[in-house]
Amino acid sequence: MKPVNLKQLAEELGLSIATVSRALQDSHEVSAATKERVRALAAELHYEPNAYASSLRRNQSKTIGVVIPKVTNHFFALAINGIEEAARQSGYHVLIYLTHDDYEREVAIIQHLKGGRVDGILLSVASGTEDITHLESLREAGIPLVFFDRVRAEIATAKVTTNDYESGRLATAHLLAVGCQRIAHLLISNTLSIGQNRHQGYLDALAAQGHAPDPDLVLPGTTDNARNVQLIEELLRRRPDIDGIFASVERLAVGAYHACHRLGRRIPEDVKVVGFSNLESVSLFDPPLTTITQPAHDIGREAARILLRAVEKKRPVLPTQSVVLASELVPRRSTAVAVSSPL
Amino acid sequence: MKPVNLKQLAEELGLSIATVSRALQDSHEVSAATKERVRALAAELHYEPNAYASSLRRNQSKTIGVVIPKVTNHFFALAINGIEEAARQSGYHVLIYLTHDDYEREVAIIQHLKGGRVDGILLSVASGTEDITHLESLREAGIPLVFFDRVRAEIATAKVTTNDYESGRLATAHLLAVGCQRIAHLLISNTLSIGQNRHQGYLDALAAQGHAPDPDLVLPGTTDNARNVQLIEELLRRRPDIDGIFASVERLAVGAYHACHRLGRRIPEDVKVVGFSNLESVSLFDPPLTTITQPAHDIGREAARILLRAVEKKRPVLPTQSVVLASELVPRRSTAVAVSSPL
DNA sequence: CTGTTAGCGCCTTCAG
DNA sequence: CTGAAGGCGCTAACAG
Repeated sequence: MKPVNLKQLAEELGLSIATVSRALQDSHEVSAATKERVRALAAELHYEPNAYASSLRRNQSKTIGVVIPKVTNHFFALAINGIEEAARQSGYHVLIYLTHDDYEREVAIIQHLKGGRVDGILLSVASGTEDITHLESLREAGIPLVFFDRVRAEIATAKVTTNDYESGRLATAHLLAVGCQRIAHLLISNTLSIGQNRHQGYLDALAAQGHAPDPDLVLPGTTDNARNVQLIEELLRRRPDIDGIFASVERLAVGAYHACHRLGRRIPEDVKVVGFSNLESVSLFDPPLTTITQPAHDIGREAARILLRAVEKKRPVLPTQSVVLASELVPRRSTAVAVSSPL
Repeated sequence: MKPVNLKQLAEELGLSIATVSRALQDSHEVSAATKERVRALAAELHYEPNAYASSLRRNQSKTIGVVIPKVTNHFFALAINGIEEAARQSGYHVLIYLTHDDYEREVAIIQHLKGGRVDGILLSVASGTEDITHLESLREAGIPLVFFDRVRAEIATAKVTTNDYESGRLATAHLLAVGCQRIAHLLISNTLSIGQNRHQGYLDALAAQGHAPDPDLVLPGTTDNARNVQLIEELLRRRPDIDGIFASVERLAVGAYHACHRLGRRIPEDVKVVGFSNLESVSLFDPPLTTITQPAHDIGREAARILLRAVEKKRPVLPTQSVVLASELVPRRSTAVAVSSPL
């Protein structure tokens, strides 16, 4: 069954295609009566304009592309949620592409997207990406780009990220405030800016209280979770004076949780742990971890809004501006389990 | 900067647009020499065919639409992962739409999708959906539809779901096999088919071993997690003979975990718990829960493959077939924590 | 207010 | 093997 098109509507109504088109767009230069007639028939026949013909003609797809490393990371799932919300409100569609942190794939996706399939791109850089000429080429292709979460400073465009530095500082300051003297920092090993910024926040919070930085307390994690637990365990054994842990990423927070368990160190009595986490379930741990939750939904929505604003205004290219949202320090506790909060 | 098109390539090469088009498609009726020339220039100028012009002409978008209630549920995130994988392998693009379990929104999305924007649709029905005429209308619009996870039996098309009955049966049989005599079933209270099927599996597994069903051991959960923990606690107090728990959904499994904790009942020594869960982090609980993991990734990929097969073969409409994948019973244990597996 | 005309970029007969 | 021509469905001048 072929879908109905303007031509059919026009013939049926004894009007020209142009008039029908205008009526459907509620143009001011068509009589109310004809508009009504047209709309009635369109509704009756379930007319739906062909998106591609329209896109071809107007040279705009009403679609944005979202390129992320993975969707199974809860942060990105939440971000997509925010993106979809903003897109829908503006009548835009959302194409999803997963890089799986593979550079080659990221390049291929970007190249493909230059075929006009999208009006703009939201991207969180793959961790394996070094060379960024593929991203730079988007500028000359006239496709607006907005980074979120994992950004590349070299590209002059809008970037929306968690306030990593401030989060690291707050988490550490919090641990100091509740009496910790030796605070370890578990960080991700790669060179992503988020790790560095969080670490700087950690260092500055310590310095602000007159604590000298101790490199021995800083543990770079690996991609192997089991190995991480071992490393953390070793650290805790080597340094029994550690009474606070700040974990830069979720899986390290969980690793710290287990390492403490295995060593019989109680949380929060013996060791207080604060970690980044976006997973609800982590709050159900017993004892619960004190977590820093990234405003993932807001980040996604904000990034999408910035992008859409540029797209709508017919590509007035995006100014180099970095938008940073504060993250919230949340003392998560299971609502059901009667334990004292670690805070 | 306008993107290059066939016309520009043709002029530059002194060829006709038709020849260039054919060369780029590796048509057999064009000399190897010209093909090479064309390809070289195309690569040099970073030519990328306009997706919309192509779609309009060929009447196919190389895009599938995925309509799901939410993306922040880990099951759906995993499913999208599988869908994207299958789509990419076939050179298809993935449009994401979230209904947030809102019927109106589902209808609006489907209506919009009839504009030819997608070649096929993968859908997991919104829980609020009763009337399904919008889904039926897809048939006459010639857009293939495949259900996954949340299906509607009335629509004659392919459906891909978890094998709920078998999972419930297996989980219960497992508890019986490890010596449980009184097995409680925590189930979701709504009327979704998944709950009923899992419960039937539970009942049949009990019957197979000569156990009479005991309604007092069946606890319908609420949407309030804290309340659920209370209810489970009451149940365990009232029935101290309970030595096994089968939880139909993730949050009830977590609830059972906490209830046991509060009552000082050890897992798995006093009570063995098996629950559905898709979250990795749940496996990190200590003691770990024995979980049944839905093959979400596989479900998504399989659903996408079925859809794409139909789409590729130029819409030979999908036969009414229900594809069910077995779920796997996985004794999850933290790789790092030295506890005996509950199995 | 309505109709005619001319493409958007690409693919695909039909002629050479 | 290559070129010329027509049209996918829609929109946007330009006329009336």
